[in-house]
Amino acid sequence: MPELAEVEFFRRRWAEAATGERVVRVEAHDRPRLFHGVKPAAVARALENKRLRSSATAAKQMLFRFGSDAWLGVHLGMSGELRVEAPGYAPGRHDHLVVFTARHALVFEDPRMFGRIQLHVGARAPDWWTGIAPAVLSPSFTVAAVADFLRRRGRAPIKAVLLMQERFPGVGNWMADEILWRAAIHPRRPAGSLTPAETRALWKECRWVARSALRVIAGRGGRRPADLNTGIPATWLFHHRWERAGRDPRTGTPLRREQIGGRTTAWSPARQKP
DNA sequence: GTGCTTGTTGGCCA
DNA sequence: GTGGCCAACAAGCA
Repeated sequence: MPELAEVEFFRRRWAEAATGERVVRVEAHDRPRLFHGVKPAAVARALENKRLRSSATAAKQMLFRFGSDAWLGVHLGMSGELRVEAPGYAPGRHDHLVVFTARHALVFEDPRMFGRIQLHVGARAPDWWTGIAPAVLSPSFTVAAVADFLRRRGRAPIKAVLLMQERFPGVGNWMADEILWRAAIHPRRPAGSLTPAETRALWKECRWVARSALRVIAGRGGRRPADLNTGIPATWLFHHRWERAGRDPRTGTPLRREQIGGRTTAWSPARQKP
């Protein structure tokens, strides 16, 4: 589920509830798939008795700093969520990591287990974190950098290229479709075939969608995830792309859906020509 | 039962 | 070495 703005939404839930609070206990399922290179018991040992000091989001990753030296990396995969429960909470089947403070239970839930938990102990943030590509909203995300990347990935469909985290960190399936629809670019166009004007439009819409999604999704406080996307206006492709017989909210014409770049892709043939 | 699903990775091939 | 494609991972839902 989670892309850039949803990830930020989930980070804020934990952060707003428990920043400054001390960890009293950690419960973790033994799921090697989720806990990359670390035993759940080691995570517990590293976090216990430390305060949640700060946190940050980059691409689809989150990093929570406990005390001065324990860093918890969280990736939500397809079906992961972060929740906040009461301190007496009894973890359910899919609650693979629960961090208890005196006042809260911070829950990592992931039914499909495509997510990832990482632990790093040290004075500085881990390499995998500092190596994440510069954000779409950062100054180094320039038209020139995008153009260069499209040239190198010239033969791949632009839809597949937008999903590459090394250049478009945080962009996932729905954001990619939204960006292409706004830029009026057909998802199957080879990345190298975009004109300079189209490349600029793509760059601009990447930034617009990222900024707007952060505003309407992440800026919603600790509401239920079911309400997560209700802040997105009906004028976005977002609300129509999975509808049976969905229609382009601008033209009223039918949308199409096909597998492109291995992912189901929705686009508006009236706006996005091959 | 069937056929999907807002993600990532590794293996294969050109 | 580089780039592109695809299956696999697992659970739930219609």
